[in-house]
Amino acid sequence: MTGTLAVERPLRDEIFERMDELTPAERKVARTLLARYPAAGLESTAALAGAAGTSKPTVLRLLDRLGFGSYPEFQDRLRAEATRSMSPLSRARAHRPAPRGANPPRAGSPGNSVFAHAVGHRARLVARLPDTVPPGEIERAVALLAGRPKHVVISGGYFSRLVARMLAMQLDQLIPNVDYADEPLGADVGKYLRAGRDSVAIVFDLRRHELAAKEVVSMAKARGASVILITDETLSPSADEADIVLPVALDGVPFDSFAALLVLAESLAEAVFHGAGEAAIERMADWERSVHIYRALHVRG
Amino acid sequence: MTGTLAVERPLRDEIFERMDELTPAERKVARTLLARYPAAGLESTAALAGAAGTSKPTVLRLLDRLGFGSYPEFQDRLRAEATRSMSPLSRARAHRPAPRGANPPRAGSPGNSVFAHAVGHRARLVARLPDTVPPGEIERAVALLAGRPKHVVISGGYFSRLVARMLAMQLDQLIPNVDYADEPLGADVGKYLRAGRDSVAIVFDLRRHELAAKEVVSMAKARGASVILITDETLSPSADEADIVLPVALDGVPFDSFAALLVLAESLAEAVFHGAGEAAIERMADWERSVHIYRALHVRG
DNA sequence: GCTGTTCTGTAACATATGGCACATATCAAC
DNA sequence: GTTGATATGTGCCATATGTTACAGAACAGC
Repeated sequence: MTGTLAVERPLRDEIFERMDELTPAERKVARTLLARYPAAGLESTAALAGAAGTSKPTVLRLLDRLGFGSYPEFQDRLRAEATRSMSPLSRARAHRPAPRGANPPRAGSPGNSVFAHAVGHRARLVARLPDTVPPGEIERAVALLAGRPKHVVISGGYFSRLVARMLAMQLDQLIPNVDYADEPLGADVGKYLRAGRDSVAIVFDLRRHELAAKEVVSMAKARGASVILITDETLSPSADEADIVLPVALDGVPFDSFAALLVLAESLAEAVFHGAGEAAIERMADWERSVHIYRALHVRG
Repeated sequence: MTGTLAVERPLRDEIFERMDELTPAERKVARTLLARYPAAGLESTAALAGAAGTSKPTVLRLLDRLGFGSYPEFQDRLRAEATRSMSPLSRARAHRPAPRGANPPRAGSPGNSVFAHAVGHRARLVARLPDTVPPGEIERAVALLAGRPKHVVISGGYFSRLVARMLAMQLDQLIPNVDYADEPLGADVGKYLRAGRDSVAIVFDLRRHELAAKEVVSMAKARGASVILITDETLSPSADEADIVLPVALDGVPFDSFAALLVLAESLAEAVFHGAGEAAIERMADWERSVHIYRALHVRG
């Protein structure tokens, strides 16, 4: 008759899906909420607002939009979920053996079973990608890049620069004026100084968040550019300055993996290709011709 | 590289065990805490005391006995546990169903469905990896690299060089004398001339098989080095000269993907890490220290 | 009985909290 | 530009919060 019919859907999922109907500042709150769920929401409004880089009223407005009458009411919901997720039942489920038995650990091949494990783990990271990247954020990123920006500049951190470079190479085949800045604060600073109101900056900042990333993001924002930040699930400190944040899962034992990161970059490029239409196809054709020239010059038969 | 060593024991367990050293009123608090864990502890002291039928100071005394300096400190711990128990990882383990349609391709989101498609395709490429790479070949490759070769040299083609470089960076953290040759037939030819009977050459050669790759492989073989060739399923022309061939699936529409390639490289490195044992761990520690020095020099606070 | 100890709740206080009105900033359309 | 409309932050207030000091209750040993 009364109360709680069935099991409520996690609030996290609703926030995740409704990301795109939020205002920019509200989105920042939503992001920190998802990044540190549910802890961030169980702190005070001031703490949450501070972590998100906004103000208390913004937090309250977000909750209002989500249909909560007050902050305590919102916290009640979170507490209920937390309790449910720590119930003996869910606990038992969590300790289950192997969720996805992709590769039966073939007996008698020690080196290979480690390899199989590693591959399986990475396959899972990639499979989880659609759950870590809010759909609305991707759409906005694609729209931005396919909307004929005057200029795009891309850079990464110590390791991630390689993926950054790959994305740059792919986008360069699709749209004009794509720069890759290997040393955004050094030799390549000019590529950022070139940025203006119609520019898009894509910054990778993973794990041990490098101070440099924050500086780069600030620099781009200061010049009026839109910033797309690609980071891990714990959110880079630059997150509150960026316009669009694309979080991706990296975690692994003993090593982190760039698998999902690469897939994100590639798929983003593919979506931009579809979004840019005719222009992209034409540009690709040009590109193809240039490669032939390059090869003719360098790869002498 | 991953952090968080050892998972803390749930606070609930400690409370449960130490029940008998509590005073009667404290025990009442402990009971309601366990009955509604962790929600009860995430409310206010007054609420918790009320639910337990005691007073606020009793709550505080209990926490004091458990070693918490303040109520907020206690709540921090609780929030941390809740967050951990709802982490994407435990979450993925919890609901088993949904093979992989996690995000229904929301109507009216054109850019995103293309993206979702691209991600799905790449996830499949990665999943197929164990079927494209013969297990025996992997084992031999791992054995070769973990068997203390005198020297390892790695190179790739026009695009694949980025993955080659990644593999080089990873292996460099695990074993000594790893070279990355960006232009194996040009400026970096010396790195191949260095090769000898105890060397291992890893060569990437994908798709439009570049003539250069064949030359590089021949050069390495001529000097007595073992050659590991990483190529696509159609097999590079260099395949018959190489000692070990690791084929990987790339094909996609409209673009090829390096997802499986990257996963292969990363997983290979991980297997080598396990295979190399003590030595690899020690080297990683050295590496870590160097990185700190690098960062201290370059990332001025 | 009384005495010393341990346990527990009441009262009071400084502070942090959620909430709100209002001013400013931002942005799109003209 | 100028104008509307929307989005966002600041300052303020009533209140609830965590914390402490203190007084009474419960209970042991004698």
